[in-house]
Amino acid sequence: MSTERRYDPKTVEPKWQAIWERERTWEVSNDAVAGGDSYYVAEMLPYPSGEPHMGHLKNYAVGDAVAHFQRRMGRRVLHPIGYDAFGLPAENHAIKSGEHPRDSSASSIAAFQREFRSWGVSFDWSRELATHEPSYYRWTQWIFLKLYERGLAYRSRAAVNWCPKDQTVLANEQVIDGRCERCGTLVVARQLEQWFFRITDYADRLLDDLETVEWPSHVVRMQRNWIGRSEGAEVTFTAPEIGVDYPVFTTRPDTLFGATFFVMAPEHPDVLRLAEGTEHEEEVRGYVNHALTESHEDRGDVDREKTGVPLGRSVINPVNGERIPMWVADYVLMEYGTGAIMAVPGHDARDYEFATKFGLPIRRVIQGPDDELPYTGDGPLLNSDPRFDGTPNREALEQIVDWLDDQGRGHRSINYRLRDWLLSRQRYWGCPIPIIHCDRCGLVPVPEDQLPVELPDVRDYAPKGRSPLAAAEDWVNVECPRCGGPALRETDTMDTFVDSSWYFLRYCDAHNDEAPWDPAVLARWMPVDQYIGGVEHAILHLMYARFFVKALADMDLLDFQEPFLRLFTQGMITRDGAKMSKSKGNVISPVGYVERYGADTARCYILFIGPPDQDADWSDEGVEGVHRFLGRLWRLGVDVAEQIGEPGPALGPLEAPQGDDLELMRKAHWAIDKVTNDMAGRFAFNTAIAAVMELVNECYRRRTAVQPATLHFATATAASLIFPFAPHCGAEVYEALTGERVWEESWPDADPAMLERDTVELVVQVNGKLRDRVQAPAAASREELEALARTPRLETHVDGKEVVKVVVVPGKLVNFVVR
RNA sequence: GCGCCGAUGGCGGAAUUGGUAGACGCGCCAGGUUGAGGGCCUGGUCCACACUUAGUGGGUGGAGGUUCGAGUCCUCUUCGGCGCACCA
Repeated sequence: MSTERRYDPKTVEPKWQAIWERERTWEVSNDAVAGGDSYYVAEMLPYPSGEPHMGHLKNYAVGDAVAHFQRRMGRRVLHPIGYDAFGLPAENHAIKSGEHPRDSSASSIAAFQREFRSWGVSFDWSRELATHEPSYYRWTQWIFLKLYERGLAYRSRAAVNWCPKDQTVLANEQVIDGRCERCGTLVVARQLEQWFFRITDYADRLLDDLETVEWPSHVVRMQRNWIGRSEGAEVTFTAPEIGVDYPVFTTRPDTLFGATFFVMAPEHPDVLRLAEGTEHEEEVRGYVNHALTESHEDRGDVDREKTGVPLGRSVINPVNGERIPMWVADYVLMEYGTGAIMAVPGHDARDYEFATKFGLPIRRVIQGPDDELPYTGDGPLLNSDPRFDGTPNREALEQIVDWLDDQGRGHRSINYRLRDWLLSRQRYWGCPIPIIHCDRCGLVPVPEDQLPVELPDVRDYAPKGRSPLAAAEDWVNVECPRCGGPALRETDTMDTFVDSSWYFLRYCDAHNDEAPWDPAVLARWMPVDQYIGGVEHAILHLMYARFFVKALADMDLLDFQEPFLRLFTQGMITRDGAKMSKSKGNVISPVGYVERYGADTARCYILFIGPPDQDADWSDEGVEGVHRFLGRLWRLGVDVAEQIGEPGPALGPLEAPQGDDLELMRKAHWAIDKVTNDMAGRFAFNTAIAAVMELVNECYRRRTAVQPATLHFATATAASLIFPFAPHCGAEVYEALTGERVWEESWPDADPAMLERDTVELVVQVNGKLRDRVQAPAAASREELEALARTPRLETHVDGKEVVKVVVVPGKLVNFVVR
């Protein structure tokens, strides 16, 4: 074959990319959409570091297929792109290399832009944004101030991860097994003034509204677990001689009569005071001090043995007046509930372990199926109070709480695992918090007209135990906007999750200088119809974005409650069965494959490799196979174009097709139907691409037997169907055959008449085993089918045995049950 | 420990509602084209037995069960992956 007959993506792909760029094909306006038929598809904002990896390729291959499909289904599609540029990796890179994070981010973003263009992704580039640009973070700060005004942003002392060597606060994700990710030093807890968002106020709504979104069930479950709503009661234990009441939270008030001791967290502010003057004072002090130096990871280890010391005091159990000893132990967490618990060793595994170790009494108060303790199941009460003994525990629970409530000793209560969002970072490369500290006025918000508070240029941004911004004295020292007196800027910056909690809103109205968005424009696009990203963001990013949307809706800045209607979480691309990593030396990047085979091959392959929500292993041989397929389609296109002469509408044969023509027409309509269903109903891109392969194979097999018009239609259909996955090749072949631009064509409709056959293959079974196949009229009645199924071969299998039952499944099979 | 997901040829995977297991691709085998190789085109390829044709038996991690019929539903179990992990 001559050279011009070789599929050459290096000429095909730039050609179409240039057209799309020149004509701004994928840009959409914010004008009112007729019929409201708009569609918003977004991939999760990429963090620009180095150059894009295989995960990005997969992300955009999926998103672009959806975007193209929806466009051709007649929707106006918003498909934007941006960069999550602030953040720790860029800053750490800067510390190591000496390159300013602004510069390294810029070169990374340039690399991403270059790659995305070479992939031919149909982004609306006019809405491109990056979270580190003042024109963007101006509004991040504006939203922060709105949250502050509403009391949803507040300052409070909190324990943070502190690396004593690097003299810096670390984000949770920088703490690996209790050690600093950079220097390996054990991280300690340190109490610092921090900024928080009051996300816990939204716990119930974040939980309840999960029912309104179409998300993968495991992501919904992870969010539920993260919020961790527990229903129970708060019960007050009294310590009359010290004159203090201690409420505890319990989900099992039915076991109150089994409480034999009381435990406080080492961080509980009263612990040292309680032990003071008792024989245990020294021991308690030692225990508490030791607990405070221990890493969170060590303390959280369930496998380690329980420790604790007595406080030398006691409290009174409100249900029976019993005096029970107080202890301090690190298995009780200060952050959850009230930082103190009632211990019921008979019915709680942790309390049981503790009681066994320290010889504390264990009392059974719920009847179980056997004598084993601890017993955490249900059953009637015993050893409690005559009023409750014998009552099933679930019922008794309600009665006990009612009784406590009447007595003023307790009430129903709900606790959440979810904590408020700690958003401040003592770091340089982030969005400045727009607050001024004035000795006279306290915390003063930066006035709106002074936004953005721009991140100053700082030469030394290495962390030193306070934010690097503190060193920029000209920047830090300001006049108080309220009193005009000397004041200081807040020097902490925001967690990058803040930046990425609202970018999907900004895309809608990316160039608005008056406001973060026009609510009318937002209403046109939001919520996002299809959001696509990695499952690693299943909790934090998605939870934070949902919180932002709810809070903004409460301020009437939005009129919807959930940002992402449908969520798709893609699986990882592995290499040799393992996650790609530099240390394993198995990293492959998209660049080389795009260079060698073209973007269409790389994109198609990554979708063809398997179901996109599952992990998939990259194989070079597999890439070759997909490349071969696109080459086959391309060559077929060239040949057919030559055969038909002038490009024109691919109408298929004028008269009712027969024989090979009919079969190929049927295959084409079958493929249309298959690809449409695979795209619309589920994200089964792998089987959709397989269907187009089948169509192309059928074209080759029948090419010499069919009329040119039939082959023209079938080939053009294949090009049209492959377009969402291989846009350049699809556009090229389609144009060669029809002279038209495939993206301007509406998605093809399968002709129902072509999907049905007048005869079907009828399967003949005996006792469920396949014995014969016969052709049968599709419209045949059950009786006719049964008669047709009585073939000579069937008779040899029945062979005089008694037919006790005949199961007829019209259009499918006849099963003879014999004995 | 608790929760979830998964296990199908030599390999990646298909089988959307219980109804012909193995689509499509890789790999392999054969034929054609070619000076040769590559490329391309066509056919074959779950396993075993049998083999001109035809066929017979087995088969979806394992063991049971429900059903006329199970990769699919139920119970138990093994292995792998993920999430949470002292949350009272």
